[in-house]
Amino acid sequence: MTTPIAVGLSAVIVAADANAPYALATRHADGATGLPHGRFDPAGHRTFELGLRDWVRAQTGFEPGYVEQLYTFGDLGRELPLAELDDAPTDARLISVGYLGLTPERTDISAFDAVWRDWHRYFPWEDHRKGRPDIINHAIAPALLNWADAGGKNATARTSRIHIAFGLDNQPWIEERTLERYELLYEAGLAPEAARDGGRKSLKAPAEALGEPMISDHRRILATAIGRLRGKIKYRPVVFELMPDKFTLLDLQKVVEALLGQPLHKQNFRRSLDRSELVVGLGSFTQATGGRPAELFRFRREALREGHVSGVQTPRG
Amino acid sequence: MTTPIAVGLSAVIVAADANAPYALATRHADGATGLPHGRFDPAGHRTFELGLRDWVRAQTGFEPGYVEQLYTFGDLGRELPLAELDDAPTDARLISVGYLGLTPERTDISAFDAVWRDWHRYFPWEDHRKGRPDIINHAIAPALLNWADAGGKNATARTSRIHIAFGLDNQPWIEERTLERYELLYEAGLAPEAARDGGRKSLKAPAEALGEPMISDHRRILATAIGRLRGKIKYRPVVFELMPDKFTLLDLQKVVEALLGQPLHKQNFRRSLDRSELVVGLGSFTQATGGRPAELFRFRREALREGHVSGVQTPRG
DNA sequence: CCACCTTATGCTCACACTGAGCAAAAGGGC
DNA sequence: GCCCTTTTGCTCAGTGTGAGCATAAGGTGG
Repeated sequence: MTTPIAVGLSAVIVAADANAPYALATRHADGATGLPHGRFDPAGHRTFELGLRDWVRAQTGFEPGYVEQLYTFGDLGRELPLAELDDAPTDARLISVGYLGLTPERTDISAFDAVWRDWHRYFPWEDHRKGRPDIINHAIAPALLNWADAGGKNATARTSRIHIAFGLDNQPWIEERTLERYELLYEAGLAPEAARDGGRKSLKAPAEALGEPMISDHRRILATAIGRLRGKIKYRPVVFELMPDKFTLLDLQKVVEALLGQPLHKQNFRRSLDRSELVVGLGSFTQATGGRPAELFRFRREALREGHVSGVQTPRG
Repeated sequence: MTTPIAVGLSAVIVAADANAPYALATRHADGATGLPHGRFDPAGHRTFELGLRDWVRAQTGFEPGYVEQLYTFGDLGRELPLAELDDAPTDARLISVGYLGLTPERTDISAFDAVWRDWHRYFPWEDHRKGRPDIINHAIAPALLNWADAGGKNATARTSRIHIAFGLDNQPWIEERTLERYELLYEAGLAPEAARDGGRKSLKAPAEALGEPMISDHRRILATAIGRLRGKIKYRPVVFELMPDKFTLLDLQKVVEALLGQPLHKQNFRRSLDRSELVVGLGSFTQATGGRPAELFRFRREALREGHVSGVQTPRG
């Protein structure tokens, strides 16, 4: 008999407000967190997406709107603990299909064993809104470069990968490279998951600099989701899936900044929005801002039908 | 006993020259063509990519260089005929993971039952190098709009999807939307595959306008590959994976044009390449061009290490 | 009521890049 | 030497970008 295959569906459900970007996480017995996920049912689910929606609904009680497939992970050895969580035969080969879902509000999930988590808790090095985090230069870079030096004839290649991924040595910080950065940490044995999955020794580095791990390969899927979202936001109007019906331009900017982990120039942000014709002013104002009242805007959903498909402008690229 | 799952790995192997973009296709008994593909072996393959490379090597005799995952298709009902080609149990649920591979030359595959095919044979409406193909306005658009009108309350939505996908009604033609266009044809029952997969009637439209079908869902995977490649070429230097060691700037431009299905402005193309620092002149010249001899260039592979990751410039966006 | 804080919004300006085209250079063929 | 072809250099107007200055319009504490 051949090895059976099991397909796991995992969802990164994202919400965001002016303070932070959030991912929906489920709690597990040992205190670890993971993503909402479940097994794809080959007999009952007509498509992956329908299966995923079923699982998310069951585990968190709401229907995700925007959903897109991220990536399918199939490598051996990074998914082991997940198999134990299910009732399926543990000899099955587990394949993991990751999805990204966006929702405009952090729905009430108190009835479920789930929690909305600022995703920087898992990736503390990704938040550059208040400047480059110190942990990169003080903890992460030294540990990684240490690993690179120990790479023998791979040392040069490793070093240049690290420079490019983390923006060392005059390289720019490119926010989409989230997965590249996480994978480097995993490969270098700095991510706790690497030690857990066996093989590599866990190197020394301050734990708080390396972020909280997740079960199975979920942190990898989360990293993929963040990178994809950061890229997509620039050329498709997907931010609006994360916004309430009415919002001020500063609200919108803060959400974009939270997602990108990068501050933006206010006036230029507005100007590019103006030109994009993606939003319209409603004529009403809110003074909840603490300063001059701000006009409320809404997303012109018709714009999607008109082929206006730009995203938000961000410096350089 | 639950329904078993089988994972099919399919590869779109792309090559290109000044005349056309090519995809590697395999021939089947009834004259139909498909993509190189095989079953993922959960016991023998450590990763999808390694499995895929095995299959491609076995079916075409060469080792693809650049490889990237495209998408995982899991919907019921579009993959049936493939199951019959294999010896696996036909009650299995088939999942299809598509990959894109790039190669600088059309290797000799005469020993295999395979052929390099201009991909426009499958998608004749995608080649706009000599202007917008007549078949769009004469055959495709009328048939699609006909289907839209029959859509009852979906008619408006269908019409606008068609306009946006095929650049009707003053909408721009966006070359990346390859999959969107193919899926519209499939949904409308115009693609022969739709009738084959059952359910939908095959509508009337001149067969030569609709392109040649492929087995299983392979034309869908090919469409995905083309769209992805067309997008990626613009922000990553992937064209060079399709070029020989030495080439003239016109060679490069012709290859880009073949991939995009769109003509480019020569001087501006050169200027942007200049600025990108992705290529260096070799100081030697070729007079195989029929005019003034052209300098030969090579790709500066070091540029990848330096973080120069731009692609080729194309008009607008 | 005023000085002062906060945020919103309008506007300017230098600079870079883009789209488009003109023109000269440098081969081959007759 | 003339004509054809393709390469290569250059110009120029228009547009978008990055950055900053200035003003508007609320609230608050004296």
